[in-house]
Amino acid sequence: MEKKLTKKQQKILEFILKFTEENSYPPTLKEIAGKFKITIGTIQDHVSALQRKQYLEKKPDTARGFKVVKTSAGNKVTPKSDMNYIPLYGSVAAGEPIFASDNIQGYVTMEKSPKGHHIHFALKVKGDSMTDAGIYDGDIVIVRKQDDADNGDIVIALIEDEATVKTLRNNKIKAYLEAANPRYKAIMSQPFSVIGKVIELRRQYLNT
Amino acid sequence: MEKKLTKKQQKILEFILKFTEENSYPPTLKEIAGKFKITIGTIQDHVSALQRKQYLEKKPDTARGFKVVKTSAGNKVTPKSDMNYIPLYGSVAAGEPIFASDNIQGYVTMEKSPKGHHIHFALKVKGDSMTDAGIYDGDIVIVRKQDDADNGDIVIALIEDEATVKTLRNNKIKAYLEAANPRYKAIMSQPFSVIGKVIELRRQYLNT
DNA sequence: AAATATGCCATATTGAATTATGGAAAAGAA
DNA sequence: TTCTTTTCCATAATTCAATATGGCATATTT
Repeated sequence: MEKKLTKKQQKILEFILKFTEENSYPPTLKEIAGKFKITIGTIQDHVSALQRKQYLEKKPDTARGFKVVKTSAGNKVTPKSDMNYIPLYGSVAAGEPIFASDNIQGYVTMEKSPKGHHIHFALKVKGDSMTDAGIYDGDIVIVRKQDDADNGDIVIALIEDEATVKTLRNNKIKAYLEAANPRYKAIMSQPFSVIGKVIELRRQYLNT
Repeated sequence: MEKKLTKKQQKILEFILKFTEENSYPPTLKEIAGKFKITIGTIQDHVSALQRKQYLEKKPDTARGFKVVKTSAGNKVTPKSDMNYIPLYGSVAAGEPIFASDNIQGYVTMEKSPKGHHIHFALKVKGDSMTDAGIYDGDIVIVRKQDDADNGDIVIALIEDEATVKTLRNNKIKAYLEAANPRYKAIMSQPFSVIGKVIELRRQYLNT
Protein backbone atom coordinates (compact mmCIF):
# COMPACT_ATOMS: atom_id res chain seq x y z
CA MET A 1 0.00 0.00 0.00
CA GLU A 2 2.75 2.36 0.92
CA LYS A 3 4.49 3.41 -2.22
CA LYS A 4 7.90 4.89 -1.73
CA LEU A 5 9.05 8.08 -3.35
CA THR A 6 12.00 8.47 -5.65
CA LYS A 7 14.76 10.90 -4.81
CA LYS A 8 13.41 13.46 -7.23
CA GLN A 9 9.89 13.16 -5.93
CA GLN A 10 11.14 13.61 -2.38
CA LYS A 11 13.01 16.75 -3.31
CA ILE A 12 10.00 18.21 -5.01
CA LEU A 13 7.72 17.40 -2.10
CA GLU A 14 10.15 18.97 0.30
CA PHE A 15 10.43 22.03 -1.86
CA ILE A 16 6.68 22.49 -1.85
CA LEU A 17 6.65 22.24 1.94
CA LYS A 18 9.52 24.64 2.41
CA PHE A 19 8.21 27.12 -0.11
CA THR A 20 4.83 27.14 1.55
CA GLU A 21 6.31 27.80 4.95
CA GLU A 22 8.45 30.62 3.68
CA ASN A 23 5.87 32.36 1.56
CA SER A 24 2.66 31.35 3.27
CA TYR A 25 1.34 30.07 -0.03
CA PRO A 26 2.33 27.05 -2.10
CA PRO A 27 4.36 27.39 -5.30
CA THR A 28 3.02 27.21 -8.84
CA LEU A 29 4.11 24.51 -11.23
CA LYS A 30 6.24 27.09 -12.96
CA GLU A 31 7.97 28.06 -9.74
CA ILE A 32 8.76 24.44 -8.98
CA ALA A 33 10.03 23.96 -12.51
CA GLY A 34 12.21 27.05 -12.12
CA LYS A 35 13.77 25.74 -8.94
CA PHE A 36 14.75 22.43 -10.47
CA LYS A 37 15.54 23.89 -13.87
CA ILE A 38 13.22 21.57 -15.66
CA THR A 39 10.03 22.30 -17.55
CA ILE A 40 6.46 22.51 -16.41
CA GLY A 41 5.54 19.36 -18.27
CA THR A 42 8.00 17.40 -16.20
CA ILE A 43 6.64 18.86 -13.01
CA GLN A 44 3.19 17.79 -14.07
CA ASP A 45 4.46 14.23 -14.15
CA HIS A 46 6.07 14.51 -10.74
CA VAL A 47 3.03 16.08 -9.20
CA SER A 48 0.71 13.40 -10.49
CA ALA A 49 3.11 10.79 -9.16
CA LEU A 50 3.00 12.45 -5.75
CA GLN A 51 -0.76 12.52 -5.90
CA ARG A 52 -0.99 8.90 -6.95
CA LYS A 53 1.24 7.90 -4.06
CA GLN A 54 -0.89 9.94 -1.69
CA TYR A 55 1.71 12.35 -0.47
CA LEU A 56 0.15 15.37 -2.06
CA GLU A 57 -3.33 16.61 -2.74
CA LYS A 58 -4.16 19.05 -5.47
CA LYS A 59 -7.34 20.90 -6.24
CA PRO A 60 -7.90 20.89 -10.01
CA ASP A 61 -7.91 24.19 -11.89
CA THR A 62 -6.70 25.95 -8.80
CA ALA A 63 -3.62 28.13 -8.63
CA ARG A 64 -1.20 26.89 -6.01
CA GLY A 65 -3.80 24.37 -4.93
CA PHE A 66 -1.40 22.05 -3.15
CA LYS A 67 -1.70 20.34 0.16
CA VAL A 68 1.11 18.18 1.44
CA VAL A 69 -0.44 15.42 3.49
CA LYS A 70 2.62 13.31 4.22
CA THR A 71 6.30 14.11 4.26
CA SER A 72 8.85 12.06 2.43
CA ALA A 73 9.65 10.36 5.73
CA GLY A 74 6.02 9.29 5.90
CA ASN A 75 5.03 11.62 8.73
CA LYS A 76 1.71 13.29 8.73
CA VAL A 77 1.94 17.04 8.32
CA THR A 78 0.62 18.79 11.37
CA PRO A 79 -1.03 22.07 10.58
CA LYS A 80 -0.14 25.06 12.65
CA SER A 81 -3.67 25.23 13.93
CA ASP A 82 -2.94 22.07 15.87
CA MET A 83 -0.46 23.86 18.06
CA ASN A 84 -1.40 25.68 21.20
CA TYR A 85 0.35 28.51 22.91
CA ILE A 86 -0.04 28.08 26.64
CA PRO A 87 0.67 30.98 28.97
CA LEU A 88 3.47 30.38 31.46
CA TYR A 89 2.87 31.97 34.83
CA GLY A 90 5.54 32.63 37.36
CA SER A 91 5.23 31.56 40.96
CA VAL A 92 2.57 33.48 42.74
CA ALA A 93 2.83 35.05 46.14
CA ALA A 94 -0.04 34.59 48.56
CA GLY A 95 -2.99 36.84 48.01
CA GLU A 96 -2.05 37.89 44.51
CA PRO A 97 -4.25 36.99 41.60
CA ILE A 98 -2.83 33.93 39.97
CA PHE A 99 -3.82 34.44 36.37
CA ALA A 100 -2.92 38.08 36.14
CA SER A 101 -1.75 38.81 32.66
CA ASP A 102 1.26 40.71 33.94
CA ASN A 103 2.35 37.54 35.63
CA ILE A 104 2.81 35.81 32.30
CA GLN A 105 6.47 34.99 31.87
CA GLY A 106 6.23 33.54 28.44
CA TYR A 107 4.54 30.91 26.37
CA VAL A 108 4.92 27.20 25.99
CA THR A 109 3.99 25.38 22.82
CA MET A 110 2.13 22.15 22.92
CA GLU A 111 0.19 20.01 20.54
CA LYS A 112 -3.53 20.30 20.92
CA SER A 113 -5.01 17.40 22.80
CA PRO A 114 -7.11 15.39 20.38
CA LYS A 115 -10.28 15.29 22.43
CA GLY A 116 -11.85 17.77 24.73
CA HIS A 117 -11.60 21.52 24.84
CA HIS A 118 -9.56 21.81 27.97
CA ILE A 119 -7.89 24.97 29.06
CA HIS A 120 -4.24 24.65 29.82
CA PHE A 121 -1.66 26.80 31.48
CA ALA A 122 1.90 26.37 32.67
CA LEU A 123 3.50 27.19 35.99
CA LYS A 124 7.09 27.51 37.09
CA VAL A 125 7.64 25.41 40.18
CA LYS A 126 9.17 27.13 43.17
CA GLY A 127 10.60 25.24 46.12
CA ASP A 128 11.57 21.68 46.73
CA SER A 129 8.41 20.25 48.23
CA MET A 130 7.97 17.82 45.31
CA THR A 131 11.50 16.55 44.79
CA ASP A 132 10.52 13.02 45.74
CA ALA A 133 8.10 13.02 42.84
CA GLY A 134 10.89 14.14 40.56
CA ILE A 135 9.72 17.74 40.37
CA TYR A 136 12.40 20.26 41.13
CA ASP A 137 12.69 23.97 41.66
CA GLY A 138 12.53 25.74 38.32
CA ASP A 139 10.68 22.97 36.54
CA ILE A 140 7.70 23.90 34.42
CA VAL A 141 4.46 22.01 34.89
CA ILE A 142 1.75 22.06 32.28
CA VAL A 143 -1.65 22.03 33.90
CA ARG A 144 -5.06 21.17 32.61
CA LYS A 145 -7.70 23.29 34.29
CA GLN A 146 -10.22 21.23 36.24
CA ASP A 147 -11.59 21.31 39.76
CA ASP A 148 -11.44 17.66 40.57
CA ALA A 149 -8.84 14.94 40.26
CA ASP A 150 -8.22 11.33 41.20
CA ASN A 151 -6.22 9.83 44.00
CA GLY A 152 -2.53 10.05 43.25
CA ASP A 153 -2.80 12.81 40.69
CA ILE A 154 -0.41 15.67 40.92
CA VAL A 155 -2.50 18.80 41.13
CA ILE A 156 -2.27 22.52 41.46
CA ALA A 157 -4.16 23.45 44.60
CA LEU A 158 -5.11 26.75 46.04
CA ILE A 159 -4.45 26.93 49.79
CA GLU A 160 -5.19 30.29 51.28
CA ASP A 161 -4.87 31.95 47.90
CA GLU A 162 -1.49 30.42 47.23
CA ALA A 163 -0.98 28.02 44.35
CA THR A 164 1.01 24.92 45.20
CA VAL A 165 1.94 21.68 43.48
CA LYS A 166 0.89 18.67 45.48
CA THR A 167 -0.13 15.07 45.19
CA LEU A 168 -3.78 14.48 45.88
CA ARG A 169 -4.63 11.78 48.39
CA ASN A 170 -8.24 10.94 48.39
CA ASN A 171 -9.23 8.38 50.92
CA LYS A 172 -12.90 8.64 50.16
CA ILE A 173 -13.65 10.45 53.42
CA LYS A 174 -11.50 13.49 53.04
CA ALA A 175 -9.07 14.49 50.45
CA TYR A 176 -5.83 15.95 51.50
CA LEU A 177 -2.68 17.06 49.90
CA GLU A 178 0.71 15.63 50.34
CA ALA A 179 4.04 17.09 49.53
CA ALA A 180 6.26 14.52 47.93
CA ASN A 181 9.13 15.64 50.08
CA PRO A 182 8.76 13.96 53.52
CA ARG A 183 10.36 16.95 55.17
CA TYR A 184 7.07 18.68 54.67
CA LYS A 185 4.23 17.22 56.63
CA ALA A 186 1.10 16.52 54.72
CA ILE A 187 -1.36 19.33 54.73
CA MET A 188 -4.47 17.73 56.07
CA SER A 189 -8.00 18.91 56.36
CA GLN A 190 -6.94 22.40 55.38
CA PRO A 191 -9.39 24.13 53.13
CA PHE A 192 -8.16 23.95 49.59
CA SER A 193 -9.45 23.80 46.08
CA VAL A 194 -8.04 22.01 43.09
CA ILE A 195 -7.62 24.24 40.10
CA GLY A 196 -5.93 21.86 37.74
CA LYS A 197 -4.10 18.64 37.11
CA VAL A 198 -0.48 18.40 36.07
CA ILE A 199 -0.29 16.57 32.76
CA GLU A 200 3.29 17.25 31.78
CA LEU A 201 6.57 18.30 33.28
CA ARG A 202 9.33 20.13 31.47
CA ARG A 203 12.77 20.89 32.69
CA GLN A 204 15.27 22.91 30.75
CA TYR A 205 18.98 22.59 31.24
CA LEU A 206 19.89 26.07 30.30
CA ASN A 207 23.66 26.19 30.76
CA THR A 208 25.73 26.58 27.59
CA MET B 1 1.33 54.53 13.93
CA GLU B 2 -0.94 51.66 14.68
CA LYS B 3 -4.02 52.04 12.60
CA LYS B 4 -7.01 50.13 13.76
CA LEU B 5 -9.09 47.94 11.53
CA THR B 6 -12.76 48.35 10.81
CA LYS B 7 -15.16 45.52 11.52
CA LYS B 8 -15.28 44.55 7.89
CA GLN B 9 -11.53 44.58 7.52
CA GLN B 10 -11.20 42.40 10.61
CA LYS B 11 -13.64 39.88 9.24
CA ILE B 12 -11.83 39.69 5.94
CA LEU B 13 -8.44 39.31 7.59
CA GLU B 14 -9.76 36.54 9.78
CA PHE B 15 -11.29 34.83 6.80
CA ILE B 16 -7.99 34.82 4.99
CA LEU B 17 -6.28 33.29 8.01
CA LYS B 18 -8.91 30.66 8.52
CA PHE B 19 -9.14 29.78 4.87
CA THR B 20 -5.40 29.37 4.67
CA GLU B 21 -5.28 27.03 7.62
CA GLU B 22 -8.10 24.92 6.28
CA ASN B 23 -6.92 24.66 2.70
CA SER B 24 -3.19 25.10 3.07
CA TYR B 25 -3.30 27.91 0.55
CA PRO B 26 -4.75 31.41 0.78
CA PRO B 27 -8.00 32.39 -0.97
CA THR B 28 -8.30 34.33 -4.20
CA LEU B 29 -9.99 37.70 -4.35
CA LYS B 30 -12.94 36.00 -5.93
CA GLU B 31 -13.22 33.46 -3.15
CA ILE B 32 -13.17 36.20 -0.54
CA ALA B 33 -15.78 38.12 -2.50
CA GLY B 34 -17.93 35.01 -2.67
CA LYS B 35 -17.79 34.52 1.07
CA PHE B 36 -18.95 38.04 1.83
CA LYS B 37 -21.30 38.25 -1.13
CA ILE B 38 -19.70 41.36 -2.47
CA THR B 39 -17.76 41.93 -5.66
CA ILE B 40 -14.09 41.61 -6.42
CA GLY B 41 -13.71 45.34 -6.80
CA THR B 42 -14.76 45.84 -3.22
CA ILE B 43 -12.35 43.23 -2.00
CA GLN B 44 -9.58 45.03 -3.84
CA ASP B 45 -10.33 48.06 -1.68
CA HIS B 46 -10.35 46.04 1.52
CA VAL B 47 -7.14 44.29 0.67
CA SER B 48 -5.31 47.50 -0.07
CA ALA B 49 -6.58 48.91 3.21
CA LEU B 50 -5.21 45.88 5.03
CA GLN B 51 -1.92 46.31 3.26
CA ARG B 52 -1.75 49.99 4.04
CA LYS B 53 -2.39 49.28 7.70
CA GLN B 54 0.32 46.63 7.68
CA TYR B 55 -1.77 43.66 8.61
CA LEU B 56 -1.43 41.92 5.29
CA GLU B 57 1.24 41.53 2.68
CA LYS B 58 0.52 40.76 -0.92
CA LYS B 59 2.81 39.84 -3.75
CA PRO B 60 1.68 41.63 -6.90
CA ASP B 61 0.53 39.63 -9.90
CA THR B 62 0.56 36.51 -7.81
CA ALA B 63 -2.38 34.19 -7.35
CA ARG B 64 -3.26 33.76 -3.69
CA GLY B 65 -0.19 35.78 -2.82
CA PHE B 66 -1.29 36.72 0.67
CA LYS B 67 0.60 36.72 3.89
CA VAL B 68 -1.07 37.71 7.12
CA VAL B 69 1.52 39.35 9.31
CA LYS B 70 -0.64 40.51 12.19
CA THR B 71 -3.99 39.33 13.46
CA SER B 72 -6.83 41.71 14.15
CA ALA B 73 -5.92 41.46 17.83
CA GLY B 74 -2.49 42.75 16.94
CA ASN B 75 -0.62 39.53 17.58
CA LYS B 76 2.18 38.59 15.33
CA VAL B 77 1.49 35.49 13.31
CA THR B 78 4.00 32.83 14.19
CA PRO B 79 4.94 30.78 11.20
CA LYS B 80 4.93 27.05 11.54
CA SER B 81 8.52 27.10 10.39
CA ASP B 82 9.48 28.25 13.85
CA MET B 83 8.56 24.83 15.12
CA ASN B 84 10.73 21.81 14.84
CA TYR B 85 9.68 18.21 14.74
CA ILE B 86 12.25 16.15 16.53
CA PRO B 87 12.32 12.40 16.09
CA LEU B 88 11.72 10.40 19.24
CA TYR B 89 13.73 7.21 19.43
CA GLY B 90 12.92 4.34 21.70
CA SER B 91 15.50 2.77 23.92
CA VAL B 92 18.09 0.95 21.94
CA ALA B 93 19.46 -2.49 22.63
CA ALA B 94 23.20 -2.99 22.45
CA GLY B 95 24.60 -3.39 19.00
CA GLU B 96 21.60 -2.05 17.19
CA PRO B 97 21.88 1.13 15.19
CA ILE B 98 20.60 3.97 17.30
CA PHE B 99 19.21 6.28 14.70
CA ALA B 100 17.48 3.68 12.62
CA SER B 101 14.38 5.19 11.14
CA ASP B 102 12.31 2.21 12.16
CA ASN B 103 13.21 2.96 15.74
CA ILE B 104 11.37 6.25 15.59
CA GLN B 105 8.48 6.12 18.01
CA GLY B 106 7.05 9.49 17.24
CA TYR B 107 7.84 13.15 17.10
CA VAL B 108 8.22 15.88 19.64
CA THR B 109 7.55 19.50 18.83
CA MET B 110 9.90 22.15 19.99
CA GLU B 111 10.54 25.76 19.21
CA LYS B 112 13.58 26.32 17.07
CA SER B 113 16.54 27.45 19.07
CA PRO B 114 17.29 31.03 18.09
CA LYS B 115 20.96 30.59 17.36
CA GLY B 116 22.91 27.75 15.91
CA HIS B 117 21.89 25.02 13.57
CA HIS B 118 22.03 22.19 15.99
CA ILE B 119 20.55 18.81 15.32
CA HIS B 120 18.22 17.55 17.96
CA PHE B 121 16.62 14.27 18.76
CA ALA B 122 14.63 12.82 21.62
CA LEU B 123 15.10 9.61 23.56
CA LYS B 124 12.82 7.71 25.87
CA VAL B 125 14.68 6.95 29.07
CA LYS B 126 14.74 3.36 30.21
CA GLY B 127 15.79 2.31 33.69
CA ASP B 128 16.28 4.15 36.95
CA SER B 129 19.97 4.97 36.82
CA MET B 130 19.26 8.70 36.82
CA THR B 131 16.53 9.01 39.41
CA ASP B 132 18.73 11.08 41.70
CA ALA B 133 18.98 13.65 38.95
CA GLY B 134 15.21 13.68 38.68
CA ILE B 135 15.11 11.62 35.51
CA TYR B 136 12.80 8.64 35.68
CA ASP B 137 11.92 5.64 33.61
CA GLY B 138 9.69 6.70 30.75
CA ASP B 139 10.83 10.30 30.70
CA ILE B 140 11.73 11.85 27.40
CA VAL B 141 15.00 13.68 27.06
CA ILE B 142 15.62 16.13 24.25
CA VAL B 143 19.20 15.96 23.12
CA ARG B 144 21.36 18.33 21.17
CA LYS B 145 23.83 16.45 19.04
CA GLN B 146 27.43 17.24 19.94
CA ASP B 147 30.50 15.20 20.77
CA ASP B 148 31.76 17.15 23.71
CA ALA B 149 30.25 18.54 26.87
CA ASP B 150 31.21 20.23 30.10
CA ASN B 151 31.62 18.87 33.56
CA GLY B 152 28.26 18.25 35.15
CA ASP B 153 26.32 18.13 31.91
CA ILE B 154 23.86 15.35 31.45
CA VAL B 155 24.84 13.60 28.25
CA ILE B 156 23.91 10.73 26.03
CA ALA B 157 26.93 8.49 25.82
CA LEU B 158 27.68 5.49 23.74
CA ILE B 159 29.24 2.68 25.75
CA GLU B 160 29.81 -0.45 23.77
CA ASP B 161 27.23 0.59 21.21
CA GLU B 162 24.59 1.19 23.85
CA ALA B 163 23.16 4.65 24.39
CA THR B 164 22.86 5.69 28.02
CA VAL B 165 21.97 8.84 29.94
CA LYS B 166 24.70 9.85 32.32
CA THR B 167 26.24 12.83 34.05
CA LEU B 168 29.63 13.74 32.71
CA ARG B 169 32.40 14.12 35.25
CA ASN B 170 35.45 15.66 33.81
CA ASN B 171 38.30 16.00 36.22
CA LYS B 172 40.72 17.29 33.63
CA ILE B 173 42.69 14.03 33.50
CA LYS B 174 40.05 11.64 32.43
CA ALA B 175 36.39 12.02 31.89
CA TYR B 176 34.10 9.41 33.20
CA LEU B 177 30.45 8.91 33.46
CA GLU B 178 28.40 8.71 36.55
CA ALA B 179 24.95 7.36 37.05
CA ALA B 180 22.96 9.66 39.25
CA ASN B 181 21.65 6.68 41.16
CA PRO B 182 24.32 5.61 43.72
CA ARG B 183 23.23 2.00 43.38
CA TYR B 184 25.10 2.03 40.13
CA LYS B 185 28.79 2.48 40.45
CA ALA B 186 30.35 5.07 38.25
CA ILE B 187 31.59 3.76 35.00
CA MET B 188 35.18 4.81 34.96
CA SER B 189 37.80 4.75 32.32
CA GLN B 190 35.53 2.72 30.09
CA PRO B 191 35.73 3.71 26.48
CA PHE B 192 32.78 5.87 25.60
CA SER B 193 31.82 8.66 23.30
CA VAL B 194 29.48 11.53 23.89
CA ILE B 195 26.87 11.88 21.20
CA GLY B 196 24.81 14.67 22.66
CA LYS B 197 23.84 16.84 25.56
CA VAL B 198 20.45 16.73 27.26
CA ILE B 199 18.88 20.15 27.02
CA GLU B 200 15.36 19.40 28.11
CA LEU B 201 13.37 16.80 29.97
CA ARG B 202 9.72 16.03 29.45
CA ARG B 203 7.53 13.78 31.49
CA GLN B 204 3.95 13.06 30.63
CA TYR B 205 1.39 12.00 33.19
CA LEU B 206 -0.78 9.96 30.95
CA ASN B 207 -3.51 8.70 33.27
CA THR B 208 -7.01 10.03 32.63
C1' DA C 1 11.71 -9.38 -24.25
C1' DA C 2 7.92 -6.82 -23.12
C1' DA C 3 5.53 -3.98 -20.11
C1' DT C 4 5.67 -0.33 -16.78
C1' DA C 5 7.31 3.57 -14.40
C1' DT C 6 10.36 7.38 -14.37
C1' DG C 7 12.34 11.63 -16.00
C1' DC C 8 12.62 14.82 -19.46
C1' DC C 9 11.18 18.16 -23.41
C1' DA C 10 8.11 21.54 -26.36
C1' DT C 11 3.93 23.87 -27.58
C1' DA C 12 -0.88 25.11 -27.66
C1' DT C 13 -5.14 25.91 -25.25
C1' DT C 14 -8.33 26.90 -21.77
C1' DG C 15 -9.43 28.78 -17.65
C1' DA C 16 -8.23 31.29 -13.39
C1' DA C 17 -6.94 35.34 -11.10
C1' DT C 18 -5.06 39.91 -10.76
C1' DT C 19 -5.20 44.57 -12.21
C1' DA C 20 -7.10 48.77 -14.08
C1' DT C 21 -10.74 52.26 -14.38
C1' DG C 22 -14.45 54.99 -13.18
C1' DG C 23 -18.42 55.76 -10.63
C1' DA C 24 -21.38 56.27 -6.44
C1' DA C 25 -23.46 56.19 -1.72
C1' DA C 26 -22.73 56.42 3.27
C1' DA C 27 -20.23 57.10 7.53
C1' DG C 28 -16.82 59.47 10.26
C1' DA C 29 -13.52 63.10 11.20
C1' DA C 30 -11.98 67.85 11.01
C1' DT D 1 -20.13 71.69 6.34
C1' DT D 2 -16.40 69.92 3.93
C1' DC D 3 -13.09 66.43 3.48
C1' DT D 4 -11.57 61.91 3.87
C1' DT D 5 -12.25 57.17 4.42
C1' DT D 6 -14.94 53.34 3.86
C1' DT D 7 -17.92 50.47 1.44
C1' DC D 8 -19.92 49.10 -2.56
C1' DC D 9 -20.76 48.36 -7.86
C1' DA D 10 -19.63 46.91 -13.03
C1' DT D 11 -16.69 45.83 -16.85
C1' DA D 12 -12.58 45.31 -19.59
C1' DA D 13 -7.87 44.08 -20.14
C1' DT D 14 -4.06 41.43 -19.15
C1' DT D 15 -1.27 38.30 -17.17
C1' DC D 16 -0.81 34.06 -14.63
C1' DA D 17 -1.32 29.31 -14.09
C1' DA D 18 -3.18 24.74 -14.96
C1' DT D 19 -4.22 21.39 -18.48
C1' DA D 20 -3.83 18.74 -22.66
C1' DT D 21 -0.97 16.33 -26.16
C1' DG D 22 2.59 13.94 -28.03
C1' DG D 23 7.11 12.50 -28.21
C1' DC D 24 11.66 10.59 -26.44
C1' DA D 25 15.34 8.15 -23.52
C1' DT D 26 16.30 5.34 -19.39
C1' DA D 27 15.68 2.46 -15.96
C1' DT D 28 12.98 -1.25 -13.52
C1' DT D 29 10.11 -4.90 -13.16
C1' DT D 30 7.67 -9.05 -14.86
